[in-house]
Amino acid sequence: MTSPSLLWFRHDLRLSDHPALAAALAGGRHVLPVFVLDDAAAGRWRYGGAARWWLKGSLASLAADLAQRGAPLMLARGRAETVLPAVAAATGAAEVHAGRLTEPWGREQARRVAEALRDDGRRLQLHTTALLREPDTLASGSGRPYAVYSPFAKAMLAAGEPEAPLSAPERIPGVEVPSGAEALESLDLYPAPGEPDWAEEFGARWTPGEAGAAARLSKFVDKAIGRYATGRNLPGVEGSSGLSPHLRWGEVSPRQAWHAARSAGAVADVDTWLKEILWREFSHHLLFHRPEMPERALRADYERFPFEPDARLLRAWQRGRTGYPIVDAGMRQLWRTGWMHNRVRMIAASLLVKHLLQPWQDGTAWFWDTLVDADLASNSASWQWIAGAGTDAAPYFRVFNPVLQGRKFDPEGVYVRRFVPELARLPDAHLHAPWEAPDAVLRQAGITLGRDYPRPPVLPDEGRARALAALRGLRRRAEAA
DNA sequence: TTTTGAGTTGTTCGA
DNA sequence: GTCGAACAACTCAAA
Repeated sequence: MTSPSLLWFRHDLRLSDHPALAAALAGGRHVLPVFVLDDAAAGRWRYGGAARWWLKGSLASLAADLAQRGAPLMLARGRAETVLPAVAAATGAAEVHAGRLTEPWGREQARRVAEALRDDGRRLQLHTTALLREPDTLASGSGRPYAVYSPFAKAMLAAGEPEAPLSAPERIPGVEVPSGAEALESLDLYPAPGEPDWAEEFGARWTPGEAGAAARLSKFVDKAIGRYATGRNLPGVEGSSGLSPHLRWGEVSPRQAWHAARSAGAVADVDTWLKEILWREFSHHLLFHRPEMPERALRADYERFPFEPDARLLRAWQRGRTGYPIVDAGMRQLWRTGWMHNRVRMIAASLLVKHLLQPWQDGTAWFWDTLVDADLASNSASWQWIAGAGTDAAPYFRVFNPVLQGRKFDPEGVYVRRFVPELARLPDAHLHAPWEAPDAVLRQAGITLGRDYPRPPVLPDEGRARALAALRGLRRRAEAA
């Protein structure tokens, strides 16, 4: 019998459209699928709390799907460059197939695994499983990586439609799991011992795993994609695809999402959504070429932004107690459900950085720990964008006004009332700026500011002026230097 | 080669 | 009320 191969699952927890799985099975080989939880490799960017909740569900789903096709899923914990060569030796596998990551730690991890396998005369073969296209295969006319989204997206579109997705193999002949495997329950995922059950509402909202991803994708394509361009901006309406955590863990590939959207027909709004897929690609492109992106501003001058770190302000923002209803609703949605509407992410992030003058890295870290879709590339690129620190940053004068944004995108207060129930009885006209409501209106709504709901620490105009002055200051000093 | 125009997500101000 | 201009500097591609 020919030797079996290993399939090392990384950020591609699915069986359909999986080029590494297809390669592992080629020639009728038996396959041992393995997942390795390697927190030491990820270091600072080990999967956060909410992500670990998701990962546990996704691995359970993957194991069940594999079992149905004839293969086990081996779970292991430790350094991948130790675990994988040992498993390969125990099973006699000559080849290990896996998907590529753009995370700096993931690239280093793959390098070590390849080296360790090579020492034993075995081979790691990497495949494209998480992106439409590898970042090192695309360059601008100048030969440099794209630094601006629009030309990037244009180039991606000009390259033609992604190839059709692969279907899932009907049978995956497995091999026996060697010693060293962990049970899912012992993998240090969620809940960690001694932690309160902060994810109690997650299960009602999310279904981790490939089947859940497929169901959500087809529901979105059937129901909401036709009005996505406007619907996606209204947090009180189910206008988002809700696919972000599924894409993050690779339960659906971007290519599958792309083709499903194309099949919907309706033109304009489909393109709007496909551009979101391309934003994800662009973020990974940036992370690949600028590995410092999660920690440091891509614009050198931005490193001197005069932040005023304040633990109490940061805490108030994290807990949804800023005094700005649309922001507080978003932060509470995040805590309760592991997800925040995209429009509200922008408003909340802008407020933290520009009105509250807190370092964008603190916002990144909180999102990293609380989002089920926390993705190093998208999270850090988006925070840099909103902070004005990225290569393709929002213009410095683009400061979101949390009151205007609330009125514009949650005009009837559906979203705010859902997540900030203490404001539920405020009339629409005052819902997004309670501190401006007349005393009689507040009394009528049963609210005493400062007791039932906070006053904002800085008013919108004042915060805006302060942020613009700080951003202008960067430029003056850059010129003077 | 040089020049020109456009560029995810906003707000304010003045006509 | 509505509308257009202004608010940087820079990247990239097309003319």
